[in-house]
Amino acid sequence: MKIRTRYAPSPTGHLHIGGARTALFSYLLAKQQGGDFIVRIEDTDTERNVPGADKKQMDMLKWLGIDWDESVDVGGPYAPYRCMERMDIYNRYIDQLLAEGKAYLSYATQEEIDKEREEQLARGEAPKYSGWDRDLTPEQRAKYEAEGRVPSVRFRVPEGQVIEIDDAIRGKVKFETDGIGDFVIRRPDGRPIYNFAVVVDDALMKITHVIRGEEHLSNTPKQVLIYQALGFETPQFAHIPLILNAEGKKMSKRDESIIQFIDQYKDLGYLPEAILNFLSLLGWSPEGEEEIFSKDELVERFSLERVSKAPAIFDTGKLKWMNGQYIKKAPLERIVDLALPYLEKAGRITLPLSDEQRAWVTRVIALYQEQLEYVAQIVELTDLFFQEEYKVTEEAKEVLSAPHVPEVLSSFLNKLDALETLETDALKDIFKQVQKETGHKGKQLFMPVRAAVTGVVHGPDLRESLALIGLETVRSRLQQQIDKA
RNA sequence: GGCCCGUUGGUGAAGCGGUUUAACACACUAGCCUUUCACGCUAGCAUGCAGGGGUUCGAAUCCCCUACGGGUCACCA
Repeated sequence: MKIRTRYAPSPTGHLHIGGARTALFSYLLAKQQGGDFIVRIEDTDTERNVPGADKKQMDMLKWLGIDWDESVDVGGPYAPYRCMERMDIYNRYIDQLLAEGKAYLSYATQEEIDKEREEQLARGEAPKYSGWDRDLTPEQRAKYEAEGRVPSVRFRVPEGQVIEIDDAIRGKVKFETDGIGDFVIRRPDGRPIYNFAVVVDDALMKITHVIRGEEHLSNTPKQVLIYQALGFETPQFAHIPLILNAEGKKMSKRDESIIQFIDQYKDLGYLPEAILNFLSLLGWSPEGEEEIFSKDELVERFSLERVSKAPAIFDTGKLKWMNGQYIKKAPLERIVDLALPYLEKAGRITLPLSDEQRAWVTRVIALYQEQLEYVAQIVELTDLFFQEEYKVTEEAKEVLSAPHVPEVLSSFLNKLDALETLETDALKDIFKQVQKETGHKGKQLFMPVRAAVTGVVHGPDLRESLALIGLETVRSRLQQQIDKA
């Protein structure tokens, strides 16, 4: 049988790292087995829906390299793929449950439900819907209707049963139905509740593997009950561990210790391959010793068997490191394309660039490619190449205060007289000449020039830096430091 | 509170009863490379697998209890 997996986000916000990872695992499993991956939009909570959020989330999925075989945009044999467009389908099955007595009209008001719940809690009992209106007489119903109450539909949970779930990751997990109260499957206004809609959708869409976060494990017995009531075959469940922050706590939406949304990573200049790779390691571990994998390699290696039961901790430092690995390996031109917008936004450059300008910027960026963790860092890193006024740090001043410095600087400046432009190769000879002339070499030779021209004692390759700063500026800064001495 | 799930170093995480002297990676420390920074390379970094019992010739690996952490009990998904 062909494997079919799905990712079913609710369009209430941005694509979260947890959602992206669930989508990724589902995608990997399907692709590995030559199956289909479906994206379905779970939009029954209309109050929380954010217009356009589904499109944005799907765009981010695509950006990560996760594409789908069926969904709202490309259609498919089981369309529609948006819950709110499937109302007729849900109602058909709800009518069936109602007719069979497996569900009932519940007239309880929100106030009554809340009150019951509070009382149970106060008594130290487990909150559970009592089912007091399970078996109303036609007269009682008529009375409530006359009061203007509009009923919801509740699922009649059978008593004394044990539901056993055979989870691909957690093994056999048992739940007693006595711990589950009759739960709402359709709101008074007709919209279905998640637990009902997923079951109908997954069953009808022939989903074979339901992969989702562990927070859904406790929901599963309810869903299994619905599968059984409707005569559907249950899929293989796989509950993947939660993603926790560095303190081992669940991430709240407001948790600022971690960047939680995929588009934020995109905005900072993270590479999608790196994010995908990092996400794959959240709760899953490969068999060998490497951990840098392309999407194709992940498709090949992924397995549910190697998904951990323990929660995964989101290690920001490791993500940065991994992204840096991908930046180092990426073609320079790609990094340049990514970096340009940050430089423009910072007012460093104006787009579009002339060929000459682009060539220069490319060389500047090249200097930092190997140390970038994410592309937005390029602005701070390249600071010294865009400053008209330059500051000389204390460390640099100390270097410049050495007695041999004026001699080295003057000698170096003299060698520049004959030049029209400053080229990296030519500088090699110039340094040699200065060395010969002054007798200073190594650190004694390079540091004064670096400190004088850049104002700092650390930085990328000196010759290339000088060439990029340009003859004019180099001359004036050398002169400036010689005059001070 | 009931029901479920989890617990290996500074961090992520391998490990599925016997060459485990507990992989590998991140971080950190030291050294090498280098004018410097970064990159890269080399080395170091858990006498112990939450604690306590048990099973076994043998346990991080199986069982039980305790502690701690988490999930869930919605007309949210």
